[in-house]
Amino acid sequence: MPKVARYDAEHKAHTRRRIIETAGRRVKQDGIDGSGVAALMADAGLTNGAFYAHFESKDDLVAHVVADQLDAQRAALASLPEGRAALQTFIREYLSPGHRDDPAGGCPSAALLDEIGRCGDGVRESYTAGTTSIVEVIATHLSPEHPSDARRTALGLFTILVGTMQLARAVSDREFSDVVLGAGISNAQLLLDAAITTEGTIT
Amino acid sequence: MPKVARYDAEHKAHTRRRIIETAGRRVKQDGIDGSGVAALMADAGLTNGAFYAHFESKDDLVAHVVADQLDAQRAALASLPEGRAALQTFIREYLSPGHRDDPAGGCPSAALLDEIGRCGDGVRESYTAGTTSIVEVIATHLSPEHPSDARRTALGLFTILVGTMQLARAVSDREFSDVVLGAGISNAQLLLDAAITTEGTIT
DNA sequence: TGTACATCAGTGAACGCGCGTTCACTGATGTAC
DNA sequence: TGTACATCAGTGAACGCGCGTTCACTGATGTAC
Repeated sequence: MPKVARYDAEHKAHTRRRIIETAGRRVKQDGIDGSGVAALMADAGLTNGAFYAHFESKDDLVAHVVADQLDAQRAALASLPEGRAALQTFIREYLSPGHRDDPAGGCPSAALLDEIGRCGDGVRESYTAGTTSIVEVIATHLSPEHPSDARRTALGLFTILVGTMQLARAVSDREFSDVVLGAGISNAQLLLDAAITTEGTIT
Repeated sequence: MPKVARYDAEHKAHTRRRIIETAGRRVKQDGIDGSGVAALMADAGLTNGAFYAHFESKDDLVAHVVADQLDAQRAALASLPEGRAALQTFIREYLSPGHRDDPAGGCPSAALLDEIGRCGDGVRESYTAGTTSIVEVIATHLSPEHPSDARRTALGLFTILVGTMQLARAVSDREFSDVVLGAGISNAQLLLDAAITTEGTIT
């Protein structure tokens, strides 16, 4: 009784991937509450009815979207060349007007962090796992010998980047928004430099 | 033809105030999208129909709620005793588990910042005005002689506090959340100390 | 002091709409013969 | 090679529900006489 696969084995898995990826952009653009299932499916070139063949619920999709987004960010950070210079470049790119003006293509935490705090356990566990990995990658980059000491600095960098980007997007005054981004770069740099100075001396 | 006021002149104004205040708690708890007009009115002990006698639209209410919340925060900061010690105490209270576990009674930016970024002009203008004042108050506190230099540090403090609180609320692991808060205190302190060191030397 | 009344803050049902979810179905697919 | 067919990814209408908003109304109020 051989099972006959009418579409090739990976067809459905590819569609699922496509939904998760296009949903990432939509959700970062319009928020979780602001993104309806019908719109999310239309973005992937499908209709709403097909959704439940791929996901248990909207929450289930959101959890996968969050995991996917954070994993992409982790991979990008992990592939950064060694050394402080690469991290400084990353900070400058993160806090650029280009990133500010493109939430759909940007950092999921900057776009969604407070909304994730109001989500159910599934989404928040997915977020926790993804962010822990990212912080670990940054910490290792900062100080491969003392990653646990460096975690404090990594958290500082992460939170100041996210907080700065959210503020830059929330204010309606473009000029002030640019000032916010500039201040963020200075302060992130300052955190980084302080970590270099005291590296190995904190316990 | 004397106008006869059937309720005392301030009755309606008091009701409006009450709606704005109770809505502040609800919106910080459940988000803007997550707070329906009927629920907001029920919180104030009224029914949905009365809403439009007080506000033009839900957006109009949200703009007033944001302004009110930020003004309360500004007032609290403005009444802080002079000196760094008071600011350090504020940081410790802001990044406390108590604040983390009580979004309804806490910082509006920590609760709503990314959602505000997706709001219309009215809400974002209201947010911009309120936050500008807060940053100004912190900057003056940091360095009354050089408030414009201190603004950079004030923005750093503000963004790291907000980003840290959002992250602490989003993660599902309580222990990690406490670590996040602790790291936030260290890093905020570090920003503050760096500002003291270089005060007057930056241009 | 007692009663009739104009005012207007607040009520609650209703509007159209989009939400998340369900389900009977359609139709493109690759296989079997 | 050509045709019949079982499979199942995807369709699209429908479900009940809560949304923001509107509106005809109710009823507590303090005043006028």
